[in-house]
Amino acid sequence: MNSSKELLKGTLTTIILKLLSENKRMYGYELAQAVKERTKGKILIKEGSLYPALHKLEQKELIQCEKVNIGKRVRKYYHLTPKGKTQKEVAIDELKEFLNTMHQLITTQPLYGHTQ
Amino acid sequence: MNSSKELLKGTLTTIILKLLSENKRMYGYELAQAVKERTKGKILIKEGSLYPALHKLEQKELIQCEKVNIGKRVRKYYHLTPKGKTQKEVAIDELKEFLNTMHQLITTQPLYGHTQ
DNA sequence: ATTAATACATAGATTTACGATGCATTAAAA
DNA sequence: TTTTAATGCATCGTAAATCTATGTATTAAT
Repeated sequence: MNSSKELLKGTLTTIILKLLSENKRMYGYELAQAVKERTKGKILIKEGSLYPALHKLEQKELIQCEKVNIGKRVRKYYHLTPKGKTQKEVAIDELKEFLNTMHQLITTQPLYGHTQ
Repeated sequence: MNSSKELLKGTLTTIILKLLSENKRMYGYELAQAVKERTKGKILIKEGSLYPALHKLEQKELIQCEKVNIGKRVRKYYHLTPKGKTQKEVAIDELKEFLNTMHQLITTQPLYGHTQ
């Protein structure tokens, strides 16, 4: 029942789109670090999740990448496509609504409810 | 990218535990209806998810059931065990923290960030 | 010289919820 | 009264998402 793992499902691509909308170009490792820092280590995106997710977003043409040589390494910088920018708005709106709904569900008492 | 489906992952058992902590005994169909009403139809728990989830919680001894005859039907009322009450607190705390973290992540701009 | 961090990638396992389907009772509508 | 909808339980197979483990290679730090 290690929730933080399960809770993350469905949010990863939205997080990626959001970060790319802010920074306009980022590479995989950078994305993972950004999430780690901004959530104070509460959300850790693993490589096994991140790279497949990026490839899937690329296939869907929501993001594009450009390879940049850094010394002998090749870094893959990703940026949002126009389609990706639109999808980012949709995804963020959905996520916000979900967070609100879930928040109400777990905080609100029903009118006829009795907390024993 | 039908999010509401994926976003729900990891939250179902927590929702069940929460509702049972409020109402002290509920049956499956009642749980589904309660979620539907309290979320204004935004979250719909399907039977294919609900009953397996209930059975899993029962196996883990977080909930118990008592069968009650309603006419010729047998209704299965579930209630939290002491273990379930403890777990409910843990799960709710985790979910709240997750919601907060996620909210910050998708609303906050990083200090050095540039929204194009 | 060795370790840690950076940077990419994939295969297989696990988990979760859903769709489809089935059975049976009961209330409402036609 | 017949039919439809709602109530109430259940399971099987599927799809989707993430993780673990593993692999390769470069670079910085110790």
